[in-house]
Amino acid sequence: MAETKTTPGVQSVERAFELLELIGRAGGEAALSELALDTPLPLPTIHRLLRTLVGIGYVRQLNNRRYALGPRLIRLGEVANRQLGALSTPILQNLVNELGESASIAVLDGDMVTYISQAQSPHAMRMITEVGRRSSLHGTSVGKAILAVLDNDRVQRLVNQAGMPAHTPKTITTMHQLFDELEAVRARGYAIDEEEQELGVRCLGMSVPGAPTPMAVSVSGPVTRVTDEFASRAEPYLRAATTQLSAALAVTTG
Amino acid sequence: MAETKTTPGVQSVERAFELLELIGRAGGEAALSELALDTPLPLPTIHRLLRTLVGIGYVRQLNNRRYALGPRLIRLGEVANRQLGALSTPILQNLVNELGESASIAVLDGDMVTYISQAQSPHAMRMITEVGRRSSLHGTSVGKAILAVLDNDRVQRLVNQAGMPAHTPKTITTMHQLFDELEAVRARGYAIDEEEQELGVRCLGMSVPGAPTPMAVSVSGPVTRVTDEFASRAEPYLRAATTQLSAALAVTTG
DNA sequence: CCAATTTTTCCACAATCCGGAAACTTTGAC
DNA sequence: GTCAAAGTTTCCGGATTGTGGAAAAATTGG
Repeated sequence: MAETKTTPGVQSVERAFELLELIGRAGGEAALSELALDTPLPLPTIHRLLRTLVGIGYVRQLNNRRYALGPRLIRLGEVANRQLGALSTPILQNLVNELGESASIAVLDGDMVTYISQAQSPHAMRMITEVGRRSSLHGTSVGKAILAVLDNDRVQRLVNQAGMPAHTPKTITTMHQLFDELEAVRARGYAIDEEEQELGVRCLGMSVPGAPTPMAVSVSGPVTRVTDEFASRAEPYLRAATTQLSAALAVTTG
Repeated sequence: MAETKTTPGVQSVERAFELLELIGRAGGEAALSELALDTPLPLPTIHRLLRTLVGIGYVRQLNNRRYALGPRLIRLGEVANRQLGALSTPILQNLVNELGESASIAVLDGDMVTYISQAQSPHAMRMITEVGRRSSLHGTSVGKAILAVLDNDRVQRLVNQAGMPAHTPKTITTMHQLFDELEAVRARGYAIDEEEQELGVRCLGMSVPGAPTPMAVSVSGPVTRVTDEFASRAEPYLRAATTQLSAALAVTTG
């Protein structure tokens, strides 16, 4: 399997989390056999891992025998969120104060992006992204910003896996277009979503350098406000935000 | 350690989650050596497990070398929360509609309770409990309701571990008092927090039967409204709520 | 700059986890 | 109601995988 130089890693732990992810991706609930389709693991192995997770409360078993994410995960998520929120909220809020448009943070999660934090624009007409919401990589500014810092192999793999559904007539739908676009993103330093996700909405996204999990910050608003002039004005603030976030993630915060 | 008849369970997975819990309990961030104090595991083992978790993004390493919960946990927590929220919100809301006081759900989490869901009273003076907030077992109605369904050994162990700090002059502070109180809870079918957590606040708490993780529902309000008459009126609604929740947790919901 | 502490790497042993096969349970068809 | 098919769970021998003592590296403090 072309192992290159990854760290060892405890297999059963990695597999257990893979199963949690799969259940999460399936909407929070899945049958044993469904999980078996999405993973090369043999059924007894999946079953044993799930049984373990059920035993410690991170998965619960419904009486259809299906498996769902357990309540104990909520707490862990809360703590992680609070930690990250404490770091990210002031940074995002500052972006909103300076630029007047909604700002958010998303992480790479499987073959999509997941929004983990947001600060909203004071405008009545504003972009709202629920925390926890997932979007495609190829059709969002955060997604493209993240892809731009990954190597081409990985981009290819992720996008092949997820497909390239068009959300609007402007969505990028071919790999060739996408690679051109990523080249432009790298040259520019940030990604632009030109109504590719939703008509009338334009977003600027910039990667957080050196983040533990690939991660990006974006500002979004209606095309009427998020103009090229806006982008020029926004760039240094985005740069500052990603730099601060990078530092905050790496350094302890008490 | 007096292993009795627990299911096998994959050790490395159990240990990995134990570490996540410990980090969470330490406020979301801990050093390797700190973790070593709270667990009998040898340092290299802890280190290897953490390295694995870092590799897959569930833990991140700060550049003090300390370990913090990673951003990927947020997503899992969100999904679990959404699932549970979908089940619990209408049930809690119904309680609020019928009784007019704030209702919440808490789970046993280590030696404390964690609130995982809430619906607020329409009154201006109302009880607000943030989701994710933790409280003591001996000083809350949910805590006492949960303890009442556990066996005495476990109660003893949990409470010894957590201690019995007094939040108000009415808080139970001795093990003897507590066991008497739990007896009363069992007889009554639900627990009462008589201003033991906060003066002026009275709560009724009832356990969810057969929950995967020990769990309880409560309604809380000012003593002036949460009278004994209120309790009599509330009991059947609480009973209905815990029964519904029990069923909803066990049965799939699409 | 050197000593003490903490974190990380190494490696041989064997305990732990793995997964094929089979038993059991549920679902659906007749 | 009965039987077949699909899905789930248990078993268990074998070897891969994870374990943890010991030592090296890195960091902190004096």
